[in-house]
Amino acid sequence: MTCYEELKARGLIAQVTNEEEISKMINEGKAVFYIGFDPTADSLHVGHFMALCLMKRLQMAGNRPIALIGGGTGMIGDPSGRTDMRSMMTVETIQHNCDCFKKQMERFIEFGEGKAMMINNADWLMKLNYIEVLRDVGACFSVNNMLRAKCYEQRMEKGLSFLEFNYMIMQSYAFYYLFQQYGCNIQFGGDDQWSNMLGGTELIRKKLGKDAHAMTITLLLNSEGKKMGKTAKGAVWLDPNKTSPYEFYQYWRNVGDGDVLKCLRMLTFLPIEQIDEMDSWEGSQLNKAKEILAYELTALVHGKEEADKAQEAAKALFVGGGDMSNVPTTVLSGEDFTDGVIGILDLMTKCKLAPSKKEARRLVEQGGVEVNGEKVEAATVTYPQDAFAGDGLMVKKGKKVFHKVHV
RNA sequence: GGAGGAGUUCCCGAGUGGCCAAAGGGGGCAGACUGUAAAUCUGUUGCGUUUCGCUUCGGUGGUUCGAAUCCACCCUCCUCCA
Repeated sequence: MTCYEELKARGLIAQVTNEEEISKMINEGKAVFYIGFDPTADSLHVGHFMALCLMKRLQMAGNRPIALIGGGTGMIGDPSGRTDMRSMMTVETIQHNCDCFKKQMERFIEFGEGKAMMINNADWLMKLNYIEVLRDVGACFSVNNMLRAKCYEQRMEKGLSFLEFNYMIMQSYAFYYLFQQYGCNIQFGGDDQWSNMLGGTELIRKKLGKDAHAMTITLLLNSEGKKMGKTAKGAVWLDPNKTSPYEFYQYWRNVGDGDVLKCLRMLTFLPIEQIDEMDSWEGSQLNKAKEILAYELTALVHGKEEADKAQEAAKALFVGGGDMSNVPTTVLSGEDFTDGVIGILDLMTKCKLAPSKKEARRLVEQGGVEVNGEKVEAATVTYPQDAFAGDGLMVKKGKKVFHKVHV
């Protein structure tokens, strides 16, 4: 199976400008491609991870990746598919985020001489002269066409600032620049980037009379059509300090039945034949597939060791027995006790199992809290300090949230 | 610049002097059922030392015994005109 066929079989490809040429270039290892990452947060998330995987796959097939960090475009903020304007970030924040991105990317992709390149578009975008850009590049864009782009659709109702309107031009310019400087001939990106990416290929055609290509990656949506990698609390981050390996593992362990196979195909490096075999699995057998998914992804993102730990912890908690040492834990100090005891409500807020005592009380009253396997019957229950000695106590909120506490 | 309209709790959205910690929906959380899934049903969803108290309806002042609701000024957003 060729590289392009595999991408297709995994369902990674959403749109392409010219399938024939792109597949030829990729399969022959002749592509110099870039993917842009705007530093909107201090960690990459699952969406970025897909892009990194794609880079890796293509790199393995002999193509040259460029990871473009959007230090310059991040100053503007991409309005594509958004209903509100992004809050403007300070220069310091952007720089900090860029640094964080860089560190995380280095774990996935090999950079260096003859390997992948990492470039920050701030290097040239920040130096641009307004009038020059307007005359040089601005003349190539039709406002009429831009306004028709569907990435602005939602914003045409609520309002689109001139600042954000320029995002497409900056991104297009970046492609134009990379094409000239590095011979970059393909741009990859999320499916929401399609309009911006076409802007780049158009610009290259108009300015240089040459062809460049664009290909978008399918957005990872669940069976309800919502973006995956998001929880009520926010994104699932790749940074272990923002989303612990255990939480990360649990997120994938809990995906819906209808989404497991898709996730395996799109996110893991398991051979596609092996995944196809799992396609026939049904019902509770899918739990096995979810375990594989969770393990594989955790191993890719956090390393094998962390994946083992997360799996071990999950088994210990849900199946029973096993090693409890990797379960999320809070350590209490003497100050947390009054008169040598701590109440269940305080205990739960300390462990962040509940944001307020009120909420903790509700949970107890609704029968949603267990300590060491026994249901907590009243909100007034207290625990003496010495109960937390040694292995400590295991607090369970609801069915799936476990937390170990000791002194 | 001119004329109108809007800002309510996590989100959408009702409420136009006391009956308002504020309808309804979404989302979240918990319970039941299950497979650590989905669907469904039930409860819950500002905070606290909980028959009570405190803080909250864009901001700041004011009127009133009493304000999300009335008045003044300010801020933000939208629509139409220029």
